[in-house]
Amino acid sequence: MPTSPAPATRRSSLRGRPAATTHAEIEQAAFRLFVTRGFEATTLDDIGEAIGVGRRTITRYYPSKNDIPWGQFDRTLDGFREILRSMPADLPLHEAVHRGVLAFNDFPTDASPSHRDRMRLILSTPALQAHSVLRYASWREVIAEYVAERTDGRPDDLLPQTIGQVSLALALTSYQAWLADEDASLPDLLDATMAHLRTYVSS
Amino acid sequence: MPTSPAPATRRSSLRGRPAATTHAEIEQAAFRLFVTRGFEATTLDDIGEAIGVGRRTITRYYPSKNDIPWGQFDRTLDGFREILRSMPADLPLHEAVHRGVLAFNDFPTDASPSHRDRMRLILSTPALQAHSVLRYASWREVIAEYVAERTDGRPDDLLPQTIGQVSLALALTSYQAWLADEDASLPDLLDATMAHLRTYVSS
DNA sequence: ACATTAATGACACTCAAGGTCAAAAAGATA
DNA sequence: TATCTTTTTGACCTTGAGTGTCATTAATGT
Repeated sequence: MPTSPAPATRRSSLRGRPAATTHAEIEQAAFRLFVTRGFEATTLDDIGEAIGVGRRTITRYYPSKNDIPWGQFDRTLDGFREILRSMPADLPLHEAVHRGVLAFNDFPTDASPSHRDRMRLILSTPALQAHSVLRYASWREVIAEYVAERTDGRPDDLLPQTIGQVSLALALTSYQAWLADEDASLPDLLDATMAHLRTYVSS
Repeated sequence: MPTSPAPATRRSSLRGRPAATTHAEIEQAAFRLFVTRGFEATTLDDIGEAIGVGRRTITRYYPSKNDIPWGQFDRTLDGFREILRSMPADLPLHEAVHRGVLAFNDFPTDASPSHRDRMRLILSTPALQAHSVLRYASWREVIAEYVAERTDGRPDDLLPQTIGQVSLALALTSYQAWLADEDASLPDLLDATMAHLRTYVSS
């Protein structure tokens, strides 16, 4: 479930007053405060003050406080689509999806904030856990679209929807375990949850 | 994912000022407003006015506006635990869990508001979709506990967590399809998603 | 210089959530 | 009957998120 670091915000035109901040600046300042004071205890005013910008400016860059920790998640979904599209068509469906999820979660380790820190914050803060379902829906939809294409169906058919939901279930379980164990490998955990599932349904 | 209608609130003592309302009264008045005006457009003041009670009283009965549509969900989880415990031990694990989920979702149809209306509201309102993850976590935990017991493990081991998440995934997919099709049978859909999963992982 | 453009900052408003405390309304007791 | 005790309510207040409005600022273009 990687998220891109927010890119330097490009001006829509060269005219006009220059932007006072960027998505990335807000995200990083906010993240520092979230980690030190806690998410709930950090107000939008705090974040604004940290980067010398008004609260109203923050809310123009991000639709809600809950959206800040996810950064520019939506952009990475296009990459996910690409990955799935490039899977060999002769691969069994579950194998293709599984490899797609693995590839999607194989990302550079130099992000800021680190992927692990980001996911720890998201998965351990109730308000963010809740808000994240809305992001997960788009992620599931990418899988559902791929499954629909491979099975000559529509994305909202029962099979694609099931696979989307189940794939998310496996990913979330793996992430949870990854965060709980400092030495764990995320790819190994994704393999493990999939293996557990296979023995479970065919025992 | 049935929820109990809120029971008539029992006074903790016979002394003291009598309660001006009940959980059930709030829930039903709120539900009417949610369905007619929409969830977001209904304020706590509106609900209070509808039953002749202050806004502050509403927030004493329910911890948040988001919690009202779920009613007394937590109570039904004890029933779920019971159901799973009573499953024959010689049944294959996935069979036992599946039958447990089926039994949990086989409930009387005379609830108010109806189970279908309630789930439609919850699953089609973004704020409620998000808030519901916190409820789902307890539901998953019931399954994880059962799986842990049957496999001589702990509830937070990888297998029980995986099965909990996957079972929720199947249930949610089934509910989504149930709401989309007026004539659909929820038990049939639960069977169908499970069947899809089995063919998926062993193809 | 002056017009144009685009973002910011100040201000106002609504609503959810939650803290505090006096008042209300019942039973219990003398 | 009058008073005490208990419990809930309702009024009031504060904080913070989210959103609309509009003048101001700071750049480019003419």
